[in-house]
Amino acid sequence: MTSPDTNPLPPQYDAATTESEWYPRWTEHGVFLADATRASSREPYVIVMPPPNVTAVLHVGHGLNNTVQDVLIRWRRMAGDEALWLPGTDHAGIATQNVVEKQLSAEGQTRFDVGRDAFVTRVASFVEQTGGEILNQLKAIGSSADWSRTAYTFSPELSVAVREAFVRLHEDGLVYKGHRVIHWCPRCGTSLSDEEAEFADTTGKLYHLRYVLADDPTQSVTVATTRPETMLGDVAVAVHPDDERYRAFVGRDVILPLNGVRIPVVADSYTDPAFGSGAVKITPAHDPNDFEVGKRHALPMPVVIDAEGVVREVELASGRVPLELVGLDRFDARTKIVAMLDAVGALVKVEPHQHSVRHCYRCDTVVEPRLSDQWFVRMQPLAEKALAVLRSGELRILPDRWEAVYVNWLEGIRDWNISRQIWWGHRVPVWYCDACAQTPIVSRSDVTACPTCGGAVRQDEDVLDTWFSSWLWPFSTLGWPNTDSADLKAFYPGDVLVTAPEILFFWVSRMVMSGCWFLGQSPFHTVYLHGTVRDMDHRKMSKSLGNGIDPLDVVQLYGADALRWTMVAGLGLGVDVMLDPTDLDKSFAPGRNFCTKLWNIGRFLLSRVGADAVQPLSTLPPESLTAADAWILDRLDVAILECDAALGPARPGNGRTWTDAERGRGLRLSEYAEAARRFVWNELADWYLESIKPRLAADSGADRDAARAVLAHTFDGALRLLQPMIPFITEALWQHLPQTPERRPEFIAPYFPRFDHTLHAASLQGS
RNA sequence: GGGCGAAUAGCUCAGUUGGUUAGAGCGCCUGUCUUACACACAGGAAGUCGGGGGUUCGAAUCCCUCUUCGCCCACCA
Repeated sequence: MTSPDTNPLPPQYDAATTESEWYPRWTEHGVFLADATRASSREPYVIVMPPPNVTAVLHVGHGLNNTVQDVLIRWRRMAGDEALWLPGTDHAGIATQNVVEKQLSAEGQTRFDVGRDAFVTRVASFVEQTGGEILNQLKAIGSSADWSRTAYTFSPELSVAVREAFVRLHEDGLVYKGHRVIHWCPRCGTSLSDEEAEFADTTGKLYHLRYVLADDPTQSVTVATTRPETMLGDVAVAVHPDDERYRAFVGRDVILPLNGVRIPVVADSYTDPAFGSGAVKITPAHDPNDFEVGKRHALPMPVVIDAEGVVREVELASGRVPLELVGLDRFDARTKIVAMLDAVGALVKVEPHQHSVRHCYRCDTVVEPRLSDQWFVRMQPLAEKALAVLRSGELRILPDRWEAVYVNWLEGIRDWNISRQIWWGHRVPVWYCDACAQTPIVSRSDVTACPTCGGAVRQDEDVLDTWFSSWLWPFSTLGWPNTDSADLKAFYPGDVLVTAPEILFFWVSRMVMSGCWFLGQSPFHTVYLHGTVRDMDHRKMSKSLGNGIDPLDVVQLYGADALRWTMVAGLGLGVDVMLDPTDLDKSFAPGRNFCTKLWNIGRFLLSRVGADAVQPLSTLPPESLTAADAWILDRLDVAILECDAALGPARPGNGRTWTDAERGRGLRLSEYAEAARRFVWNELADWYLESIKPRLAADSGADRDAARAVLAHTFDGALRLLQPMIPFITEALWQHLPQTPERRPEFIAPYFPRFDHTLHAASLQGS
């Protein structure tokens, strides 16, 4: 118990001082800590923070995402739940490796010059120095995460979970090594999953090439391609089996221009007779569809473009690449090949062509389809479980239109390529024995000798997709695979996942799948997908466009609460937030103005109420309340109900699955803000405060005491209502509220009991 | 090629199951520095609810269609 702060409030709200004063006090007193032992007597409410990349710097998107989470967590903490907000960072395999590779490049080196072990050491020390800085920045906007639990996807603990997941999926028959055409980034030097190879609409060219028949040079077939350089690796021309035009060609050979290789014409229903000439060149090593055709017809699969995207005879390609093309970058080779084809009369025509080209999501390089060996997870069994929990109502997604997107993706799920040919990440836990050529050893612990022959073993060179660790986040952070972990028992499954739609497939769907597979329950009952922060031209804010807003600038100018309020007030469900990076004054006026107004309300109200103790409402003689008093107390009740309704229900009413009636409700943050604003500004300040000025002006008396009691009670309620959105200013004001006999906890949060509407109803009835 | 979303005041958006004069913030106009607040107060202007058709006693709200934006997915040779 503490005494109220009786110092007069300064005329201006000093955000910087308030924030630097209160945040450390909250953390010193463990206000943000969650305790598994308390979760038996209180409802747990759990949010796991989407772990930012270790190399990330706070941008306004993080600000929005984490403000939403903080509002929800503080709301539930205020309501008496055992609220856990679990923070951490992601080692971000490719992204982080790229950053360090750039540093090396500035020193004139590549990672290969440095060597694997030294490179990994260097990345690790880089991460140690700069990684996680973003978590400190999150504190500056008031994030009330349980920092004592800060996790990291590449920590020893989480690495255990990663291995466990890999080995268990292998035991379940879901992890396998596949030889097929995958997406390859020649710049990053690694394979990518389907999700990591992003489509970009492009105006390219469609090149029509003429291949002459080997047994009759007067006849030819024309094939169309957007990537003429791959013709060096062609092994067939495919036509549709029912296509009359080519019936006579099937089974005969054509001759590839430039390298003179003879390839057959095959019939395959993959070919669409209506596209182009109805004949398609088949390059099995450099196109996923052609790969399937090649398998069906048992065709060779020569590789003519190497891992760096350079044209040369890589594998089974002897005699296929003319000398003058060897060593050319794939795009230079394209230009030269087109010219060479034209020179020999093999180029029929070139047309502009609209299509989508896949790009690396980390460096935007055009992805090269490439034949290689990779580890895959067979996803369909996992997807079925993830679909089931959505259909049963164990899981919901808001806004609900995303549920269709989720379902569509899971129903058409494809196997997940989880191996990456980079160095920064969890090494694939598979060992090989060259001596006895045993089947690969998949192991939870490091293998040092072959269990069969005792000979030397070598570990798989690849590392795992960074998402293979983040998809375990909701339980790897709670102690899994130790199922006896008190945290796991108390806090799994969690409640809400807050993120942007961009990573619905990358992360959200996969977390649901892993949670269902490994623990039998969806890791959360609600996915809340918020909008994107955009500028006035509706462009996504980004560093490269230079249209970003640094949340820390906003904190410095107007305070964390003004930043938070502006974002929450503007956050309709699933709606993008528009802010003008060139006019911060205007963009953040709603938050700044509201904080100033609240401060002035508090200053005036507290000066009139004075420092003397006030009577609790319940002990006031009912007849001492005026109609205005009853009205504002009723309005407070309504405001609390409205705010609660805007945010809740916090969890399914039956504790397990959403009913149809509940399913779309809650998480309307802008409605929460608006209801609270209307009450505080329009009802409490504009109306009630004005109306009772004469009563407060009296020196003493029962009427003044009643007004003081109502005012203190109402403002107390208002501050508690607002605290989740604007924690600093509400705490600073709350500390000045005069004493009542029954309450004086250290902080406005979290020791208050649940909002109790019946209290107000009772006091009104008594009046 | 498939799917989804949006179109309401100058701007950004609310309008939950169709029901009295369509709301908020910012901006704008007119006053007011009234000892809590000019980041404020009092008052005000402002919308053929994208176009067309339909259902209905009644539609921003339901149905059809068109237009314009935006997003997602796809083995777009």
